[in-house]
Amino acid sequence: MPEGPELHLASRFVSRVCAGVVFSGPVEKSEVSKNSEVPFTCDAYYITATSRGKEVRLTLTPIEEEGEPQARPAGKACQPMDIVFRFGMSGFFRFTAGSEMPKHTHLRFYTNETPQRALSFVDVRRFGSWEPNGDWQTDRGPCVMFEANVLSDRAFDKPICEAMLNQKYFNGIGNYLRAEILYRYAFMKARTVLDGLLPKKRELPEVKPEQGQCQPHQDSEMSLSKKIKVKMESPDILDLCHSMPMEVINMGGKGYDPEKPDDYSTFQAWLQCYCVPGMKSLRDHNGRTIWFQGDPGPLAPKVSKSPKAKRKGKKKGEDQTDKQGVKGEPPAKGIKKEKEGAQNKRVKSHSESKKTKENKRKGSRSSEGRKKQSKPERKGDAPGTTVVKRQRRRSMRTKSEKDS
DNA sequence: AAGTCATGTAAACCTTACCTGACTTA
Repeated sequence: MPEGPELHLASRFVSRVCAGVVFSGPVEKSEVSKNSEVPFTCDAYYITATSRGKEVRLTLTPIEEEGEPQARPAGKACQPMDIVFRFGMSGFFRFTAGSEMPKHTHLRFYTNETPQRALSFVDVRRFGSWEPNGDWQTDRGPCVMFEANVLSDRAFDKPICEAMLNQKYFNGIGNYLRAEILYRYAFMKARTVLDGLLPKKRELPEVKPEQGQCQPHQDSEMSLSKKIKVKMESPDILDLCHSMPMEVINMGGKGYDPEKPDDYSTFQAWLQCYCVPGMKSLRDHNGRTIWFQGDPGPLAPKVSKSPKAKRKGKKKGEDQTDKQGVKGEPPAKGIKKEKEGAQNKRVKSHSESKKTKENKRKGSRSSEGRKKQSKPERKGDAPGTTVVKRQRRRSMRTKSEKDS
């Protein structure tokens, strides 16, 4: 689950397990990885790590012998090296016995002990990457957790929910943090509205509706313009972009612990919106699922006309546009809502691409297709829960159960 | 067996592709 907090926890993990441990020899890369080889070899070196947003930097530091730099066989001194990692969707570090090779390991650092141990970069989906002699990516903004963030107006050229995944402005925010931040932001704004009406604001009860209850965002009246540009809103969002990931970090490693990947229960309990039954979801224009409660209001994304998943072997004429609607509602209503924007002007479509128009002509995105893919709610689920949500949660649960 | 989804992002698009694995559906 690599978002900012997980990257930071990974850097802490590496620094902790590698403290005082002497590594030796070349860095080993899997054959299948398309990332570059790490041209570093040294008889004795230390590994430390730091993080910034969604990047982790390993520093390989040759150990000096009696104050002298180590000489390599060619006579050239070993030089320190930084390697900057991005974790993609599934990257993490493991520290294991050298004889134990975690599946999907793509980069390994061996200790000079007997028996050997190894630090491994594991990445099932291989979307992660590393850069030898690399530095923090220049087009990424300051770390939302540990650096001051000053947003330019351009960050608000798009709906905030889309801007939040832009690492140029919010380095470290990913999809689950987006959901949790926007969810809490909505209540923060609700609180603000009530504070203005009531004299004893400190005695206000926590504004929190019952699970599954759909509440419109209270700031929808304040900002119905097409884009959120209200500067005074940004401090709220900025605060949450810092405090939410810090909460995950401060879970004591229970949110995401490379040593205990089987215990997600604390983290799952922390989630109030992401993949939570009763919450609704939409696709943003990048095909990412955005989770929210009730009417998405001014926080809504532009809705993708062409969801990310145009999978291989997809049958012609098969529709995928159901995912664009508000899940958990009858599909016709969702689509109508999306097309007409009756209740929600921000849930709007992109202008159709040529390909989309072509597909429509071919009948590949007919409304019939949408109807066929709609799923009824199941008994026992909170209102608005869809099959997709059930699947996802089951998947998370099953994974933790299985791993344990 | 086929389809769908997933905590990300580069490249060239305004989406698509890159990947694997778990799960559901037919």
